[in-house]
Amino acid sequence: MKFVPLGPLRMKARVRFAPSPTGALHIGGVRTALYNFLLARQTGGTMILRIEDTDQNRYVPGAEEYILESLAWAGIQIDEGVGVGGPHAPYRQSERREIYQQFAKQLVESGHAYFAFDTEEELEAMRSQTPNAQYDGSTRRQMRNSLSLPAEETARLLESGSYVIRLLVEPGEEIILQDIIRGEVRVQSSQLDDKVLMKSDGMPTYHLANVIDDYLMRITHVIRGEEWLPSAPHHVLLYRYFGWEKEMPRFAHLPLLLKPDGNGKLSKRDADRMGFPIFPLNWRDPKSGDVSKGFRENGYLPAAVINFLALLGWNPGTTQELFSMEELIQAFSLDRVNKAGAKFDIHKAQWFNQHYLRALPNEQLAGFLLEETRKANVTCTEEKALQIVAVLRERVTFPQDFWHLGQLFFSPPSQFDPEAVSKRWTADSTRVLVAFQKAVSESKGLTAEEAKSLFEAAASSQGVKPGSALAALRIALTGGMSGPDLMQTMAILGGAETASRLHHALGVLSVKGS
RNA sequence: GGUCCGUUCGUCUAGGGGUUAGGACACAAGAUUUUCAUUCUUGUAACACGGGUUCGAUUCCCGUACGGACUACCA
Repeated sequence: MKFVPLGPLRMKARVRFAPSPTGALHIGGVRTALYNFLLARQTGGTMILRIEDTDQNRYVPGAEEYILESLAWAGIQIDEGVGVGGPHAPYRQSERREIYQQFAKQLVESGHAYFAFDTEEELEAMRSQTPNAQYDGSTRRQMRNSLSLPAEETARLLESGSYVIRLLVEPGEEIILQDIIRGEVRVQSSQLDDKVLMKSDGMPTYHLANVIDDYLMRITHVIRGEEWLPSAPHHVLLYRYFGWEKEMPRFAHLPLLLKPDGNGKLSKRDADRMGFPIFPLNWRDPKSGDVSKGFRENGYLPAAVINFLALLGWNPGTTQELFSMEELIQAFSLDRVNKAGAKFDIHKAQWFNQHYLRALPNEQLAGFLLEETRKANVTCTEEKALQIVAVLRERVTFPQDFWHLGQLFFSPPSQFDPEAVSKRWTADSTRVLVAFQKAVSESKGLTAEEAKSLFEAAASSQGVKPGSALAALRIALTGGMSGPDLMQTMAILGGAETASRLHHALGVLSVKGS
């Protein structure tokens, strides 16, 4: 049995997804958002979107809108937060700086934080002096801060210069963190550094802002990536020093998404290298102008991406693999989330996509095809599109496949597969085709059944078995040896076009040996 | 280097002191299909290693190895 302290089962969860607007949202972020959302919906709770934009240097214009649009596309609805509003507004951390300043001050006054004046060079010197050095109980006395400096000096520096506020971590404590996914994690406070809480620009760091906001916004569960696990003890300390330990949210640190081959965190580089997207939507980097492909633009359906992502790190404990959002909300539980990182296997995503795509009605699939024909400036009636998707629907993985696979319905073959021709373009077959061409050219409103009987009649008139001439027919019509049902293909093409293609092929192709 | 986290088929994973270690994707074969694809059936394939504990360990404990995250006035 896993060590999992289960909270009140039907407690309404207040969870937050708290991305930083530093660029496109990573697909791993979408999974984090999804797990948060699932818990919120399952418990009848609240899904909050908070934007953590406390680093002005890394702010990227358009990133926030991108996040909003990505979540909307994925079907992850926000109940409260940026773009929606709510009782704890503002939800953009840059708009909450006074709050953080006030709480930081409180921490200094209660003796749990202090001012530090060290320059970048001084910090670097300290770190390079001793191996594994960090700003903590063993070094802070040698540094320039309100603990080591005389009061007058501190006052003077406070007034004149820039300073940061650091958390005062007392050694000799053991911090015990109960993680829903990992169980108990113990860390000695002597291992922890005096993290910067307030930066010299007056903005808080993640650690401070995160704890204060989670408290003020009454967050019940902090569900975030594993990269936060090492600093979680600092967060626990902050709750303690603020006197909020009873209100501290439960933590769940999610396993990372790993690259498909080798090891390591999944990166955009890997995705590019292996030819799959890593962002939900197309993203245009405002600096370089480079455009990265998104799942949406690559033809992935939201339902497929959600289903795929949900199972990357979580499983229902049954053999069920296909889940709608509604089913996920029912089945999800944090204590069935895995500890180990999951490699990102795009094949599985494709399989899900194929599944969800084929579950759509022809009308919708025809829409995908018509979108492509419009782009290509090719005319296609809705009726024809409907016919085409009907014969192609079992052969597609992505919506755009209808256009690629459906080429033969819009233009005659530009070339003929030489291998196929040399094998199957025989004297017998061509005799059948000649006869068939004649018959089919006169047919109006050709149906598959009619095409079949016409073809069989042509074959028997030449004393040839229909099956043996079929390959030649396919070559003449499509240029190759594979494709959807021929009779249906001819019905879509129509008698005239079928006859014309036969005429052309019979003209250019010669029978081997003759 | 230090701290923390992890390790079941190629991949996602179920399981858990005694199991033929289960499922899915991928892959392969067969059947169906006039072709290809679909569909169906079948198959290949895994408990990182070493010590304990135990009648018995893949499962519990400890090490080792390997991998990862973190180690900023970034989140």
